[in-house]
Amino acid sequence: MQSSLFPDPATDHPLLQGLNPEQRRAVTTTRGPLLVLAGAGSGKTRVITHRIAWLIEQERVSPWQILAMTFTNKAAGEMKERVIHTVGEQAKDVWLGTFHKIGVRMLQQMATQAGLRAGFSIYDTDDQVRTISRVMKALNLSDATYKPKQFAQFIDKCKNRLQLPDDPKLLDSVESDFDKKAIAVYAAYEAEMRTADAVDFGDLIMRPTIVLAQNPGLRQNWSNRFRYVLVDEFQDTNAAQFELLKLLTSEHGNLCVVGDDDQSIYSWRGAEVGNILGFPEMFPNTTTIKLERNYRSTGHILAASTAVVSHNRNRHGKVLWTESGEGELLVLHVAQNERDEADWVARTLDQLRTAGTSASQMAVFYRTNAQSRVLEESMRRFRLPYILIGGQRFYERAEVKDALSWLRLLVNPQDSAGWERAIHAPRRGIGDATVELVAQRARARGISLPEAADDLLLLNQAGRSAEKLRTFQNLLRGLRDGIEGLRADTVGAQVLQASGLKAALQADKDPDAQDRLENLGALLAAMAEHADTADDPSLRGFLEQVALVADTDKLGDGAKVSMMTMHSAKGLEFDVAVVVGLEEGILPHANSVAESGDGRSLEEERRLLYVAMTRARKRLFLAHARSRRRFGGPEMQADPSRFLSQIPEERIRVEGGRSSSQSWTQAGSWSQASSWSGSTASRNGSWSQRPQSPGSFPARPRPSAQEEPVFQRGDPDSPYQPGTRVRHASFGGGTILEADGYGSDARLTVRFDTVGVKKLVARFVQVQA
DNA sequence: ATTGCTAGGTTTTTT
DNA sequence: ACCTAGCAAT
Repeated sequence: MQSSLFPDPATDHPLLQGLNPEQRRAVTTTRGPLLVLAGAGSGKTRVITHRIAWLIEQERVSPWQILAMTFTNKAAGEMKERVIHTVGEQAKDVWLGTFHKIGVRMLQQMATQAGLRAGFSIYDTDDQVRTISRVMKALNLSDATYKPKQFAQFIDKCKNRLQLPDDPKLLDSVESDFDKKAIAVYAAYEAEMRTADAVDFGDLIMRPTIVLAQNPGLRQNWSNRFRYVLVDEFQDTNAAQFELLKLLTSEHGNLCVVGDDDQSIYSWRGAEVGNILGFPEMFPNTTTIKLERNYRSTGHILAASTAVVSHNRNRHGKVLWTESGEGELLVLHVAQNERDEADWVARTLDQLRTAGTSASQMAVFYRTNAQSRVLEESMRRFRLPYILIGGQRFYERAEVKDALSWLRLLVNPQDSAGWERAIHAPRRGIGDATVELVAQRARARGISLPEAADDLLLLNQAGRSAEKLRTFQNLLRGLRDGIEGLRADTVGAQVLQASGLKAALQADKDPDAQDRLENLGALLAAMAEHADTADDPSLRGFLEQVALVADTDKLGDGAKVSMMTMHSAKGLEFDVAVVVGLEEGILPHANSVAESGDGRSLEEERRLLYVAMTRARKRLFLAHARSRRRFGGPEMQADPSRFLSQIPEERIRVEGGRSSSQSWTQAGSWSQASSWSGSTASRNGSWSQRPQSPGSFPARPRPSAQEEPVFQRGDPDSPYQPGTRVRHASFGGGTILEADGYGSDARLTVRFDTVGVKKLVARFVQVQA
């Protein structure tokens, strides 16, 4: 929209300076439903922050009437900072946070209606699983037929869809023994959660949504309070979140959602791409704006990633373009094995650093956290500073969780999961027998574990360990009484002292004990920082933050290479990005290839690669290894990812791939003899060609050839070695015991995890890379 | 009740 | 290779 032709006083507004016409429209279209399809690197965050600023400055909306939802704390923090920078301190009143954080705040304000007390606990996945185990025991389901985790997943799924255990639709959908039992577990679990005054992650969305849905007055109040609602990463919302948004905007319809269907990578967590694909149908008078100009990446990077994702059928379809130059070609490195790959990553990044790129502008992305270990070793060997994002989290360490369970018990005396943990931390001569006694009492009376413990003590039925139990309960009560008005970190220090956690670690001869002690020190430091800086400096506020914040927000401090999974990469950008492990079985992950043959999970894997690739501004490196060790087992051959062949050859340079290892040469493997060994694309035009069909690179690879690798090799090279993990369509996963014969006709003896030993022909199983 | 050992599972991704 | 739950030994 040329401003000269359509003079608009608002065009000159400083907030619109430097925005392109589409971005301006997205900022200034404040009324009604708005869908912004924002391609990777199209200035999405800029649009959102300017839009908030626009609402406040131009349209005179009070900051507290604006609600902005994000998925990660990182995104929320960045956004808040930028809005504050633009409109000043008043921006602090904008409700800006993750869905879960907003959910907590809503629940706190509607605690009564939600049947909760003010100090309710937020259970993490671990607490959830433990609670389910306890429930399973009560229902006599704790044989090994189903694992607590399976039920946990089931419950999450229900909550993502707003289905309570008595939901008629849920009851109708029972198809299997598992479903039936899962619903029973779900119902008992919910009852248990109520006694403990606890909610899980799913509840943080589901509960406020249900309260609003069932309470028209409240719904009106909340919807009138937030006149403008914005959502980032909308492609990752689930059904419950969308419903919450509808309720919150029911009075005015001012809902602005921003997202990119090509970056939808959380369907396994209940996200519905349909929310963004079907948004205009859901809100008939939706304005749709596409942001297709990419400001981030070079031409080669953009073209390569676009080519990959365009193989997906289920998408809106955008055409990203850029005015920046083509830049450097992508580089694909073919490594011998994972260690070789990791060394190459470190060497490459080291060279770039020497050439002047700051390590803080470099990132390495992988599919699974397990891949990080080798990379770490190489980074250390090359003395490259790095920071691991995600993975083993500080707040998930045993000693930290122990301390946190005490703290939780102080805020919420009914916290059963916390009690179950604290009673053994440190060991105090109370064993499983006593805990089981308490659990039975709790079950019988429908009360929490700590209540049941008091109950038993009162009745003198606490068994042999009664006195120890009494001491423990009194200790808790004493601590709780003494903390009124104290700083969170002061309370923390008292707890570490009084609980005996500190003393136990000091006395521990284990060489790791010192580290654990230091972790507890770090916990106190975090509490002190929280007490000094947070909006809600209370202990409760601290615990809430711990529950909702993964400590991945230390990005960019110090000159360190960031290493993370492709999932946590979303929303970030770096000058240099390296994507490793581009192999069948890893990306796409074996589980995504096997399950549900409709290709949806495969498309999600492709989007995952797309997200990773589009993080790069200037240089993009890809790598895969010819063989890889998994589970510490033997090195196993790995095929290059099918996605690699979808990158146009003229945008990428292949390097490495020449064997230095004797064993490889001797094995005479096909990859050795194939085009892979060249440093450039081979004559037939494809550097990812299977040797079985040389010279026939299909522009659109036939799906069958792509999905079903054919192995025609002899024994030494056969993928069907004893010990190899395989998957069968109906028998599930298993391990090869014996293999006889060649290729896909080989006769295998396989021990399946669930159905036992079977003999079958190789073509019916899939090798798990 | 606690410690220490072994077997078996684990590695998809996270708020 | 690593972690854990479950068992035996103390």
